[in-house]
Amino acid sequence: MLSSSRQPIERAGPERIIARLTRLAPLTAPDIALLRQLDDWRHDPPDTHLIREGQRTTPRFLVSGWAARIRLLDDGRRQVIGFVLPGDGIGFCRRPQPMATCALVALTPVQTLDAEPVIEALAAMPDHAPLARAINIAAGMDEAWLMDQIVRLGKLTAYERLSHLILELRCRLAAVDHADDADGLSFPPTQEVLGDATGLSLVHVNRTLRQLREDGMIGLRNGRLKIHDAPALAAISGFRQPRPSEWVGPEC
Amino acid sequence: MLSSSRQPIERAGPERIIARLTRLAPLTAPDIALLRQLDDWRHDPPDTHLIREGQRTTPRFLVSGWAARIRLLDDGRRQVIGFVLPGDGIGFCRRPQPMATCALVALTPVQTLDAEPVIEALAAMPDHAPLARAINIAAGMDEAWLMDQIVRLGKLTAYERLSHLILELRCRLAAVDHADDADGLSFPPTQEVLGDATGLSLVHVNRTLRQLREDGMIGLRNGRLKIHDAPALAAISGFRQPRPSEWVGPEC
DNA sequence: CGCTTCGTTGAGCCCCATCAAAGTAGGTGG
DNA sequence: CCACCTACTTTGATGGGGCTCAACGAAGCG
Repeated sequence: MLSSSRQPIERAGPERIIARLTRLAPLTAPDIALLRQLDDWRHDPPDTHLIREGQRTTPRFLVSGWAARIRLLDDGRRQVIGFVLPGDGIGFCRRPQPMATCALVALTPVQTLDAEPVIEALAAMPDHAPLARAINIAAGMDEAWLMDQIVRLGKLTAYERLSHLILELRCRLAAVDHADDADGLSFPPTQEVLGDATGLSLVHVNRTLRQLREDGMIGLRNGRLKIHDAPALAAISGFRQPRPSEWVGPEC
Repeated sequence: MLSSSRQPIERAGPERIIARLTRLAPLTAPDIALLRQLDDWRHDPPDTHLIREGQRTTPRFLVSGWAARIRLLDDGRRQVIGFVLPGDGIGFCRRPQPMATCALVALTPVQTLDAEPVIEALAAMPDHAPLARAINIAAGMDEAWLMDQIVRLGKLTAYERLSHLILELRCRLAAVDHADDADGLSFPPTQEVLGDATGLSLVHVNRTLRQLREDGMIGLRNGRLKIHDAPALAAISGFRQPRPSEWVGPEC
């Protein structure tokens, strides 16, 4: 098992997708109608390989649950390229025969929604300009998160890496209204997954998280994360909100 | 200085761009005519910041020389996100107001060519389908190289990282006819740059390169690299050619 | 109530960072 | 043509951050 499955399956419709995209570029009525018409759902349990490397992809939205883009090495080592969170697109790509450049694994039970009609509509008629714009901005943000991942792995210490990653995830979850309230926020990845994401060993992830806890930065128990001192975490890790202010909602 | 500038400035026209793209998707006569009409050149010396982070970008081709996409940390630390080689696109982006997600620095004298007319032509008329396809494939490859960079930094040892990076660069250079012949190939990055790219210290890059040399894997002197045992390097580092065979030319 | 998965903690060590200094090669000006 | 400077490369010594091995605790589940 890659992840604990103690989170309840969360019910959500395309409204979350709409909420997120409209924050990136205000959608028009036809855009929203188009998104509401989507109805090809899939539900997959944790550890499902949603996409395999080199396989053809088809565009979908992740509506609820967490997934991870991973690359497998010959000897079984595994690198998490990045996390895919509710509201994110999967396999959006303008190439005619899109091949997955990495695998996608469900970390929790996930709900996904076929987005093929959206892509077709965008290709066919240009009167969905705001929607196209929102999707393009989201793609740009994804690329920026990839670069953040490179900086984490290349230049940050263990303590900084985890601080930085936690802030990224909080920021991205806030953009889909998973604010971290009094209860904290749902944080499903296991320490093994965090290790594969940060290039650290499971053991060292554990020690570093304990350190963050003892320093009063975070609280983490039973898959719930509470961020106590975000400014300190940002100062430690150098995390900055994505720069172009147009990319993000106010609460990021 | 980030780089030695001992390489002669190499003269090349759009033919290199055409050669590369036509290998990705056979271009048609109008495609080629369009590329040959490009004539807005720029020549920049080493260490020029071709793009700054957060700045608006305009699409260009890198025709000759090497550049690096970098991210700067507050404390002056620097991470090389990836290398930009002859034939690569710069700032190709379908967003309406593309902002650079990282800076771009020239490692050698570079020649670039404005690609705005290409983007406009693709947007205006769909009869440049092969060209659009080639550019999309190139973009997909760029994303795949980013993931390779993540795997290098996250999961490989110093010895493996340098082996892997060297093979990637050879592969990409081969795609623009910079084969490594008897003389080896031009390899301008300094050990400092290699360190910033691989997440290693300058000193350790030096030691690891010596190791590779002593093991008979490579020869590297005065900015020329000779790869003696590519299969061994591939076995060590797990490097694989980009998987979809359609992505690459035969000599990659 | 045993099994499985995840989290936690300790001991030892190695890879690689850091500090320091010397060697080499190109470029420039007297 | 030599002296000097700068940028890059090379090598040594030392220490620390993080890995590995090992084992135990905790929690969910059938």
